[in-house]
Amino acid sequence: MGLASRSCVNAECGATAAGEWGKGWALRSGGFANLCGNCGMAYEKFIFCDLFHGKESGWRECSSCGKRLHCGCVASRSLIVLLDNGGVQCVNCAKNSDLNSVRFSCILCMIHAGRSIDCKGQSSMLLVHRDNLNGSYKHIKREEVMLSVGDLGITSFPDINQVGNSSSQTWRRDDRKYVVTDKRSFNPTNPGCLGISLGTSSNPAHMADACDYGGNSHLSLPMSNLGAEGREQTRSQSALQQVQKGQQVHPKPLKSSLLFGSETSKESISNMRVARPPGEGRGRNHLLPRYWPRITDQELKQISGGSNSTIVPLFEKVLSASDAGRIGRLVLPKACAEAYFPPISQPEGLPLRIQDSKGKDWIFQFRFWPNNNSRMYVLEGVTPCIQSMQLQAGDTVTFSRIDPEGKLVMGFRKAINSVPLQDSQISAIANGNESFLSGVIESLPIVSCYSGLLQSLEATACPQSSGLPAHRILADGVSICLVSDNLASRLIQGLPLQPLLVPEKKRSRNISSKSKRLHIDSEDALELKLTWEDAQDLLRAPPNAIPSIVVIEDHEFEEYEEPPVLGKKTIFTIRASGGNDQWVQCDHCHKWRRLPADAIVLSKWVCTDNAWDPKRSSCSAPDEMGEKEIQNLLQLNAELKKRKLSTGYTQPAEEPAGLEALATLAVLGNEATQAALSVATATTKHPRHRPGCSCIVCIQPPSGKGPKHKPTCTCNVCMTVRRRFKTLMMRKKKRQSEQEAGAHKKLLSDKDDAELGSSSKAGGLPSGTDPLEASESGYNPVAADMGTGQIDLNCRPERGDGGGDSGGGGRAGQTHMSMMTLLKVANLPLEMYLKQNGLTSLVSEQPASSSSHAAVPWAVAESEEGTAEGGHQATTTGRTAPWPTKGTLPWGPSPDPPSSSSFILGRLQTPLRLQDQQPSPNPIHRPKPVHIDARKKRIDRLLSKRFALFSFTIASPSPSIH
DNA sequence: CGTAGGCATGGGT
DNA sequence: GACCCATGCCTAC
Repeated sequence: MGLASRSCVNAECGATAAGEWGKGWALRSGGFANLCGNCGMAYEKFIFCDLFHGKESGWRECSSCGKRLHCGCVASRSLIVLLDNGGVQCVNCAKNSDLNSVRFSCILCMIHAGRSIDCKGQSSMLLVHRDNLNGSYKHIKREEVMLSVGDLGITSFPDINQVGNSSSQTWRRDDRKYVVTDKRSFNPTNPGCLGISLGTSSNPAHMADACDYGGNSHLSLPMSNLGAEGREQTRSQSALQQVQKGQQVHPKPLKSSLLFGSETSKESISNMRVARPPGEGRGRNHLLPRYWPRITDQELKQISGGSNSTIVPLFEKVLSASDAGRIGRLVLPKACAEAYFPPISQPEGLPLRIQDSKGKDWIFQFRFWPNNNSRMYVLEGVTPCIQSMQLQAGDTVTFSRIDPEGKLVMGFRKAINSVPLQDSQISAIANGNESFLSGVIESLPIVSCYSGLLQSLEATACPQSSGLPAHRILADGVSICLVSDNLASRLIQGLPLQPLLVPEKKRSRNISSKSKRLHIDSEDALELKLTWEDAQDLLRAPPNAIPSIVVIEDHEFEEYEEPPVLGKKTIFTIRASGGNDQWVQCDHCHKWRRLPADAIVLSKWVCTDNAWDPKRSSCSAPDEMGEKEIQNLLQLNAELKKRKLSTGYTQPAEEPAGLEALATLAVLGNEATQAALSVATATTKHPRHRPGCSCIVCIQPPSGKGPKHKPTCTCNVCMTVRRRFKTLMMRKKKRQSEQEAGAHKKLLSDKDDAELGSSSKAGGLPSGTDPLEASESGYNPVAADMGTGQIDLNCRPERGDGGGDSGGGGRAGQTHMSMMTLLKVANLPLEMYLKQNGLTSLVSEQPASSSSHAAVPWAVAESEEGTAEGGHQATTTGRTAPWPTKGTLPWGPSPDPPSSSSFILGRLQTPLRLQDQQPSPNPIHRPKPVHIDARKKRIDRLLSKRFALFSFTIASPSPSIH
């Protein structure tokens, strides 16, 4: 504690010292007086009441000379010297006085070492304090108590002259019983007990600790039970910040009657959640306020179980994900561990018996890990206890001590609103249930991690009421992935969606910033799959969003400035003619309306939003489908979904397509059966042709049987191809300019990539190189294919197919592909493509556990279409859902080939604002250099840990073509 | 391959 | 810049 410099009161000495313990002034053992470091003369009594400086109450006057003296705080030069005989000496007149003749204003100033103050004859003016340590009673003057509690901002202390009972420890007012006691005699079982702690311990060490507490005068009063909350609540924000910064604060004796005053006199204190300055302990002065126990008297009572033991709240901690996780390690705040738990010198630590609130004893291993020349303390083996208390991340555990036994007890406090969400609630989110969403929104904290999704949800659920720009979601670099993950994890884990009770910053610190790292392990992930998939079905690219493309580890990501929006569940069907439709239900009339397959449907959709069909842009318009058809559709759709889920996301490729076709049939009736069947059959054989998908490949008739397109054709396919081509060229130009700027950098980068992949990269093409870009460096898949009469519409840089013809032969000048060529290739059936490229199976060379099994050409094509359309569509099977397919993971930057568009909802290691990912280009020939095994392993681990969450099989057909 | 233990890392304060 | 601590990550089992 930094004390003001002062001089020894011994005139002969006159030494001036800095006033720090051990630096001129010593704490006299056995007492509370300071000793001059020079002459050893006892100086003042201690004193931390400088908070009362300058206030009337901070002065006392000598009964002899009448001079008003300072209360005796250290900063003061005017002191009363407490004499050994119990008297005091005025440093002004040097006259000795009887202790009681001095009007003390500060309770602390009158604490006399090891001595009880005789109160006889003055009982009406005194409150009784019983020192539990020695059983003595100390009568404390009312105004002194007032001053003490004045530290809490309390000035309206009840008039004990009217209601007090000096012969007792307690007194009453307004039918409430008050007890003046220190924390050692605090008895939580005493109803209405206020537990006023006056810091009147006769334990020098105790008081020394108190003196030393943080150097904060306001904290130096060890009024552990009457708390900081009162102070914090009545203190200005700036003062609070000062407190948090450990700066000295001179609290104003606020008029608050928070605890005692009339306004709240009817209100029991026992339920107040107060942050109690920590109890005594080694180094407790360093405890951060966040660890201060905010235990209520009620909880203390619960812990004490009705016994007469004294409960000393020690500290508390909000459980992190890892604390509450299955590892069973509860990280203890270092300062807390060192202050309140037994000292340990070996990392192995020692077993610690801790009682839970139910009275059950647990034995944890209290140990530490060396960490950066420091220690990290943990309690091991807490899982059973945590589970028994049904605690989750975000809940709080409190540690207290039962005195005098010194037994440790562990209480807990569930986070507010910590009611695990039911499946239905989670589904409600996934389904965009407005009322539920708004509930969620209300309960969501406005913190960075949630705000984005919050706004997104809000904007989607209640677009008309959303006043917040959704793009703020990314304002601080927190990605969609993060946001989604956070919400998802909390939903899944049943974590509380913190209400707006705590200041944002605090919540952010305690929950959100940490929850960024909330971990979902595999089991949770499984659970999440079922629900989050639903949610993913609903995500749509923001309308008119123009993504920028980033390539990471050969995977392309489209980075959107805007977050995805939640869409509405729709059902896709195929018309007999081969066209695709999308069916959406009006929120008002509940009629199903047919929309174009590529229409983006927001979560709230009504008939009047039907811009595509004016005839049915009103709820009064009749249904297009008959009731029976609708029911069939819904039933089959549900069945499809059910089967899909039950197959664990790895269902055979045929299933969804087949079922969907069935659904289509059901809708379209017998008339269309034949045609639809053919589609379904074809789809089964050709995974790239998927009903509902409007990608460049899937929108065509399968097997290349469709009509040939003229150069001037404006059909969907041709238009898409044109857009695609245009996009390619634009990107190429952009890239060229970028390349010229950073040729050197890229050289290094390519070198690195080449090192990673060169060993088996047939064409020696740097990973992720754009085909067009590659053409300039000697590789042009288009040209290569043209050489054999085909073009790879899904041309990917790393194709490096078995023919090895994609090697570095100069093919400059062939970078431009004609529209007709594109169309031609687009019409090529996949089998032909494979055959012509010497491939017989897409899976034959691909490990079953490959992290890129979905990276089949059709998927690429689909993604590219997504880009071209600038949006996404979701089917009820999620097969064209805009997010990564299983097993793709961004990893390290690399050049930038053409794009795809799909949102990533997984967690990224780095907060990249990447929401788009493309399947790895042609995984068949993807090199597997030995020296990147570790990297791959890491990727796989990440995949299993993270993307498992979202790794449902988007592209339902597994790449199996036989 | 999964899990647990122990240390390392890095964001936050 | 130092420290804390949540969690990553490696290794052994």
